[in-house]
Amino acid sequence: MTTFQKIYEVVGQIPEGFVATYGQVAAMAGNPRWARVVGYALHVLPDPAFVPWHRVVAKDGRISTASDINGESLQEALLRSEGVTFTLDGRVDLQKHLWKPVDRTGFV
DNA sequence: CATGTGACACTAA
DNA sequence: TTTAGTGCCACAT
Repeated sequence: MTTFQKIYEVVGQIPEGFVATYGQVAAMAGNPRWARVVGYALHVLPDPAFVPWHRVVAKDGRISTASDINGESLQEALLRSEGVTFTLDGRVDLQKHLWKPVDRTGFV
């Protein structure tokens, strides 16, 4: 089991309509310091279709410009397509769409 | 083996 | 609040 494999595994567990931060994915993959590795993992994705890479955003909900294609953010389009809303700052509304691995139904 | 780079995160100013 | 610096892990050279 390689680090990348764990990362892909975690990212693949992100439910539709939700997003997770690099740090969060890294922490769930095993180490909270793999944030950069997560980004690299998605950067060198062998098969973009088998992991919802677009559901992974920065801690502030911002999307890295490096993921842009011909000037437009494919992530934004995909996330919007899944029902994710964006703020005026161009960030994902983490308040509503931040993935919470904990299934505390009825808490808070 | 050492150095540089990178879809990040945290801390200090 | 924004910018700059540092740490971290994996990969390329």
